[in-house]
Amino acid sequence: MVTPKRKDAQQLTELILETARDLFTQYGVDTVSMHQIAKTAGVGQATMYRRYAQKGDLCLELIDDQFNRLRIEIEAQLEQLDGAPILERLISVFRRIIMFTHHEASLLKAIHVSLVQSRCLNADAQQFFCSQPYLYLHGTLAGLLKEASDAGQTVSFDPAFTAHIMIAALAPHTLQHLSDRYGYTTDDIIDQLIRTLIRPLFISLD
Amino acid sequence: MVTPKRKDAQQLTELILETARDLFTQYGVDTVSMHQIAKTAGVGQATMYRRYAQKGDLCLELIDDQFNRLRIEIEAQLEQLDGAPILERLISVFRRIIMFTHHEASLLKAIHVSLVQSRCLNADAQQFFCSQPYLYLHGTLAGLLKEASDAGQTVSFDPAFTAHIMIAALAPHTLQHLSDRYGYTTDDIIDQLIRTLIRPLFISLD
DNA sequence: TTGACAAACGGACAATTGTCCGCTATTATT
DNA sequence: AATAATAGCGGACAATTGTCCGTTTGTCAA
Repeated sequence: MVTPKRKDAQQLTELILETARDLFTQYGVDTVSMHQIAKTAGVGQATMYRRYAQKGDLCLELIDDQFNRLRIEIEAQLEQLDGAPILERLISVFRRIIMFTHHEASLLKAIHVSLVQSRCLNADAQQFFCSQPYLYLHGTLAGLLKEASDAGQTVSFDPAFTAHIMIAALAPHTLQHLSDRYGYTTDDIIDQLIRTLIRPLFISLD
Repeated sequence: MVTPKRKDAQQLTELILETARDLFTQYGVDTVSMHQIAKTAGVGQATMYRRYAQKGDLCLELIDDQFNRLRIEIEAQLEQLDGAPILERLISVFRRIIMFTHHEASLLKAIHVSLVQSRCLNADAQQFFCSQPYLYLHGTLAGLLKEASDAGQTVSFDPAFTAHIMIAALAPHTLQHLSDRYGYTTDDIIDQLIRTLIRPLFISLD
């Protein structure tokens, strides 16, 4: 059978992504419209929507590189801390995640709003919770929490449930509000979050 | 000076609210459009937008009664528990808030998405965090947390900060995901949240 | 080459959100 | 009562999101 592919398909994808990146940088993620991206890139609406059904999908693609870097860092750190106390490893990973969330706040906000709305017809599954980044972060956190729980060093809790809650607590809107409105620095936020969400789970060994 | 008021202004407001309530009940909050509400109510677009600039504002108004009831319940409960240990009061309030959030999930989701987007020009202030319900919940939680902290019964943390984080952790999307996808009941969710977010803050007095 | 066929482009179109402006209704003033 | 003045109604209009369909592009077979 025939399996035709446009030879410029991949180039169009990159053109769209590059245009979006530029426009986002210049005007801010919120104010740039899908139409504007297509028009600027010189492609049809459908050509873009066929690749990215929503702005959130496009943002996910744009953040993909950063996210892979985060993944690699987390894995390197876990390898380096192999054998260290679970509390220390958990804090290390948590810190990285918060830094990433706070740093990529504008893209993450757009992703969150877009994918949580689920205006698509398959409203049965919340796309946000099925996205690869969410699943990876949840899996990693839940794994560490389970290890701590199994080791008997913590109070009794459900690791998977708690991982969901922790990610919810890191909502980019909230973190941004805390820094914009109250002036908390990233380090303040990291410190307080660890102090509030992580350490108290561990039974003090005094 | 002249201060003319249409005598039917209040009636129109109630007509809009009633129409919205009916349509939301019948078709679901997500699928009903502002245009549809105006058309069904038989009023112009601007007549509705002048009252409620976004769907989130309309939802806020619709939930207002329920929210006032929550407030009264919380205050009654705090009065009744006057003198009880702070941990007990905190858990009691927290439980009420979670029940409310889970029960009103569909309206709260719409409010959250709408007010967090802040497509309005005054994007300087996140409307969601300035809404009366948010401020009340935050104030109440922060007050109780501060009391616990001052009494020296807890680990060291910032009450206001922690109250923000706790509310973020109760994001309706997340709670709904937990019940839809994993089958947690409201009671499961309440139990786990208290176990994860509240109790660990308190130093065990053994 | 040439013809057939499908993947995929692009612009037109529909739906929703949000704004603007001419007109109506109401009330204070005379 | 008649008039003036303005709050506020309502529909038309603009912008954005998302879809559909006629047309183009490239591959395979003869």
